[in-house]
Amino acid sequence: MEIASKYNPRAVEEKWYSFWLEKKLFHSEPDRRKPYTVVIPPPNVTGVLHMGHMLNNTIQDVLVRRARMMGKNACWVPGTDHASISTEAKVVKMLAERGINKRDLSRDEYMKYAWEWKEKYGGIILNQLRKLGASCDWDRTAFTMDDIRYESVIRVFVDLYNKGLIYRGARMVNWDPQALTAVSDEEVIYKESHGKLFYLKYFVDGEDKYIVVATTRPETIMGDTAVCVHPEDERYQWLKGKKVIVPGVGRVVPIIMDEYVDREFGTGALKITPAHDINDYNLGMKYSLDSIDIFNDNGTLNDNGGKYAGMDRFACRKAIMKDLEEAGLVEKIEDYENKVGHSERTDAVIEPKLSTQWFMKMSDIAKKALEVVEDGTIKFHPEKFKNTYRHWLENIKDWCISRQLWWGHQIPAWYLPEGGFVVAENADDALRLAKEKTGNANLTAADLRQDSDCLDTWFSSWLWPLSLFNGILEPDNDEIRYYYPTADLITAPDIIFFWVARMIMAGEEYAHQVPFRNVYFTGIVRDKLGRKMSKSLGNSPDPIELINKFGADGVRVGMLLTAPAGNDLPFDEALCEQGRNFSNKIWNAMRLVKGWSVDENLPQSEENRTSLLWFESHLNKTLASIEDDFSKYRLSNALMTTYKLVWDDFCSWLLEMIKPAYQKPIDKATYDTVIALFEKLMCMLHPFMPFITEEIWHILGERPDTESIMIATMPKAQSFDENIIKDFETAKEVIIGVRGLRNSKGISPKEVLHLCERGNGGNAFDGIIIKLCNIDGIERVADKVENALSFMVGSTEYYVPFSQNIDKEAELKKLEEELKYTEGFLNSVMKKLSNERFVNNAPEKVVAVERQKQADAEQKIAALKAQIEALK
RNA sequence: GGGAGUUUAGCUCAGCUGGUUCAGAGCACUUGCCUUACAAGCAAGGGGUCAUUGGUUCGAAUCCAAUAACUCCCACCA
Repeated sequence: MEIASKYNPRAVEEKWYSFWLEKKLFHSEPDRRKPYTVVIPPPNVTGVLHMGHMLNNTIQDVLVRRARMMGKNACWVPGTDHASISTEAKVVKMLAERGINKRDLSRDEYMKYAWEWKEKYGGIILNQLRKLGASCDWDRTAFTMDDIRYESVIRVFVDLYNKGLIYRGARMVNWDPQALTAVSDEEVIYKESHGKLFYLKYFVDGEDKYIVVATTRPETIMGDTAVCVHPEDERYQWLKGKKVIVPGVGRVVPIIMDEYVDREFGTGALKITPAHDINDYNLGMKYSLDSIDIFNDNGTLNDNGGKYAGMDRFACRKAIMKDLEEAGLVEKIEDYENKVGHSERTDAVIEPKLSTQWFMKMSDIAKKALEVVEDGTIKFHPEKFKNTYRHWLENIKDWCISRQLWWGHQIPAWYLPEGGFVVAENADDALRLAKEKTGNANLTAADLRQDSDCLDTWFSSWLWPLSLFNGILEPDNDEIRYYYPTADLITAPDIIFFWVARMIMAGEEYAHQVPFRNVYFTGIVRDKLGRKMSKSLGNSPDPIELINKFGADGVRVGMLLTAPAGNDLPFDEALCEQGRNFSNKIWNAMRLVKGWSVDENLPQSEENRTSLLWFESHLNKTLASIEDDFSKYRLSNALMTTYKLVWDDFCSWLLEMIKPAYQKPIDKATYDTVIALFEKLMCMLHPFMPFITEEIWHILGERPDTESIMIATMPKAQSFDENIIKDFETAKEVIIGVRGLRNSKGISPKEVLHLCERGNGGNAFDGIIIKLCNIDGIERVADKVENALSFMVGSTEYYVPFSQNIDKEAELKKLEEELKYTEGFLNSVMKKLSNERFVNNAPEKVVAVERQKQADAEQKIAALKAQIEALK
């Protein structure tokens, strides 16, 4: 049967993925084996796969598949996140397109649409992961808003409230005027932006003098209730106790003096708008200033905005400045660079806003979370993220957990008719508590009004490792006991605070144990120009197209080859191409081996036996190094090492060494061993390239469809013979030497040559040298050989007699250059050795090495001189 | 403003506790090959003052200090 010379991934991938599903090979149940648990960082339910997911999930799959082959009970739990804000934004937009306004819908009606949307788009991303080969236990697929997860969130909220860790209060929060909700500090992204600094004149009440105040936000003057200067600022002492008139507004406000003001900035005078700036708010509290809120929730001016009411904040800025300039109240306008907070999800400019929200106290719980990372119970890879983590936890502020959205877990607080509220897991409990609290036994459910807000998305994802195994509702169930704590968490560093830190807190609080042992931080996938891949830039390739083009295995290899932990990954399609080429290489190695005919009666040659012994030793040595790489989470290293083992050592060397002559059979012992080695390599490669390895493993072993490489045993490093590896290294150099001569002299590979080695060495690989160099034999000679091309390996001379004209000049030049270099080298060694301080201070071993270098160099120089003599 | 990190070949990166892993790998590049597994390939090559400057040391890519450039995180400077 003819096998195509090009590997075709598509059919193979589809075939094996459904095979794995059918055989339930991804599924895990607790048993006697050791567990290896990984929980997926749940992607947004309405999201589509991007390159970051590709990298992240490839890494997880590599670790999970490897653990499974190492005999562990691997369980990789998939799921999606309801992503409160971004999903709500998408649903609202979808409704708007259908001419429906969210405000016209009841909560129930709205949620119906939202769930429909979720059902329609929710599966996409998980299906895309299947194309990548992800070996998730799909039976366990969870959603942060499914029943168990929803109830877990509510249970935790009530519990934390009862413990006094959750409270409700009026604070200055980050308001997203587009999503119409508060967001946490972590959800505010500060971006450098060029704006203007406006210098405005505030006239002193009743006088003709004025003070100039610099501001970036002139539209907020409607809310000004004071102007503040530094108490020791000599320029403004005359203002003490006076009042000024807010330009264009006419309101008379006091001058206050506080050391908060930076005298160097602007004019040293600061306008105070307590309702719209956190610092101003603090000063407002300190000096009992009025707080005038001038904005509506959507960022337009409210009735306090006077003639600007209804105008958007940025339009208002322009309008006000125009009016002020016309009124002569603007001194100057400067360009100014500053950082402006944007909403992580909607990118809207964040408006500081005073509002009543739910908060979680963080200081105590943070301490425990810091401890377990500091003492190494949880390890970060790379370790540098410990610093970031520590810094955040040491300066942590309370977490604003309420969101003015519907898509999420509704806050389980019920307000009482006469004020106050109760917190309970359900409406019945709430009613009972309400009756107790008010002493009013006649209350009915209709008297209570549940808080309409929902919780921050991260308030559900922080429970993920616990809630996946139902560890919140049933803290001592079999699954949580078996699978928790999970082994490795693979995630991007940008959610270290949002997610990683908080999961650690939840673990401590609800399981009294860490949620995972290791955190592997991936890098950020960037384009060739170093830009972060993003939808708006349009610089992110479509992962599914990449898979179609290069095969899932090829793309996986491409992602991993250059992705050391914590380092950004400059993505280049060429890497996937390299991965695809590698697939093809493996495919063709299989074609070669399967093309051999086996002769049961043919005895195994000494050359074949030695070749296989060499490769087995080399394989074991390499395995040890790969195991070391994995223990340090150096996946790209492990992959590159395996890649070279397969391509260079197995294909380019071993297969060439044992390859029978054209149309000649191979002996059975060699054939069987090669197949076994090939299979071992496929096992080693399987975690990286699951599809092609399964395909080849089946072809090589002619296995029934009941078996799978997925559950084959991962080869383990065994002892190896260092000598045979060394001998082969020498043989390799001889082979490369001869090939080099052919290459530089233009001698065809088909022309049979003769090789002389000066000395009476003899190497176990002589037969291999003869085969791979196309020479008629190796002759040991005592003396230099005339009329020959020459090269050296170490200090041994080799000659290839060559009848045609030898370019003596060129040969001489080459030899003399080498002689010169070696003499220089010897010189430097001698210099070291003649340095008494070196000989006295350096360890004996190091000195011995130098002496050996000296001896070798001297021998080589002698040999080179002899060769030069021979030529002359 | 505070903190962390990076700087080694054209590109992306290894290089651990200073000395035979010491100047490496992959890709790219050059040359020659359509050799009966593979041109998505084979063979052979070229290529680096280890950012700069000092210091420690018998010895520094490696340790220390300063400088420069870049990256990231955190922080309420209008």
